[in-house]
Amino acid sequence: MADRFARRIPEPTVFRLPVYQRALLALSTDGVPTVSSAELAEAAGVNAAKVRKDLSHFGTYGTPGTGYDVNFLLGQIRREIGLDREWQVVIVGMGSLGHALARSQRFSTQNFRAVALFDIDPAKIGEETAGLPIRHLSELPAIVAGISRSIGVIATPACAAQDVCNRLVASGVRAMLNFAPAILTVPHSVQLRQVDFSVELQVLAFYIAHPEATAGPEDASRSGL
Amino acid sequence: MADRFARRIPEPTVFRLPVYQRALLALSTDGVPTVSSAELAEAAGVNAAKVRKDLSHFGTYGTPGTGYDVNFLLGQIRREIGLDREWQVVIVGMGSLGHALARSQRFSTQNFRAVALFDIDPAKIGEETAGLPIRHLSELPAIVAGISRSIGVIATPACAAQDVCNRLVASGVRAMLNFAPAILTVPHSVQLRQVDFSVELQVLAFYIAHPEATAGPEDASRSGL
DNA sequence: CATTGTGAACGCCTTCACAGCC
DNA sequence: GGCTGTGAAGGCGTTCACAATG
Repeated sequence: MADRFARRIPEPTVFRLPVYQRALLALSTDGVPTVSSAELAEAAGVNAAKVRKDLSHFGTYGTPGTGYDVNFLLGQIRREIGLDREWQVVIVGMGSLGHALARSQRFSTQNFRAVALFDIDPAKIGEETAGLPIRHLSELPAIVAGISRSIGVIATPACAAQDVCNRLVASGVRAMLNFAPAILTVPHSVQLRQVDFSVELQVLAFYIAHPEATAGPEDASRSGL
Repeated sequence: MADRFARRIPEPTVFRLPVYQRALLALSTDGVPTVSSAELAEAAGVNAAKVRKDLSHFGTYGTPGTGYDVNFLLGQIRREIGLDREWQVVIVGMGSLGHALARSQRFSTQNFRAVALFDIDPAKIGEETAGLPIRHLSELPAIVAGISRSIGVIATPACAAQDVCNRLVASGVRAMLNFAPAILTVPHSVQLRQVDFSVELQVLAFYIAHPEATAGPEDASRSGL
């Protein structure tokens, strides 16, 4: 169904969109004109039925017998994700992770741009990273006030995360990515995602410790054996 | 059922184990003797039924009318995850992200220890970070050979990720965490997890761009994958 | 009487399989 | 013939609700 409205997109589908987008970007760069669902599936590490079902949530983009026009589909997906507009990222907590994120080059190609960096350590204020000055956290409201599509990134220690989160919410930030190992509480109207290095390591440890539990249907991760 | 064997743990349950573990660690530190499933659920950002069902996969650890003994449950979960033994982490790709990961302090408390750092840039070889020298990637097999429970971390650019991945696999590493924005292929016997900053930002962007699609049942206020 | 452990119902995503179209 | 879009079937995790228990 290609109904522009009334759709509810399954969360797993939303997670795969960026992966399709990246795969299509590579195909487009290589000048490939069309892809079949099977080819795109392989590039994204999923199966073909999933690709077709996922895309069908947004529209009828393919041509039976041919596949999908790479550039057209790429444009559609980028528009769906919202990558046709620029997103402004503010990073709070300029430890080594904050610095690494600020320097990350993945912003530009995807229309994400780091626009402000914050910390509370007086020794860091004024320092410049990636062409941006590090400001004191107290300046956050004033800076964020002038931003339309902002995303907050929390790269502080766990103990400061909820406070920083609250300040971001109070300043009007509606989406946040939290790297601190803490469970945060936000209003329903705010999007929050968690990225946790330690949790990932523990999941890996679990599966090594329990080879028999090794999770089920592998779309990707194949090859030898 | 508390059957020690023959269990297949749902993947979502595995992902929540580290979160329970962290919450219990905090409770234990605070000297709290027991928790109910409802309390633990709140701390972990999930609901009580999920906590009980999750724990029931591993054993009968609770006491009706009382709840769970914090220290006992903590010990059981840490043992299940495999945190009762030390895991040795090797990091490949010492850009700013690699450095940040190497300096991360979350290792120690969770029995993960960075033991070797690699890169291919001659200018970086020999440099020291977090008390460890940066070695050339060619030394990887020799170093890893002497390690029992190793986890590989890939923090290279996307174009190098699959090559590094192959080298890690060839060296006997059975679990890897990939930060590069690339879909990797590994043998079934190898655990692979993906952490992707860009994908997370895009998911956030999607949900802001589609408030009506804002995903479903929030336990507390979500954390993510 | 508060709280656990769990079978059963439910809902949702995945996978199948095929009609329809190029 | 090749491939998409999709209803239907299947699989699996979540939630419910309650008997069992200290």
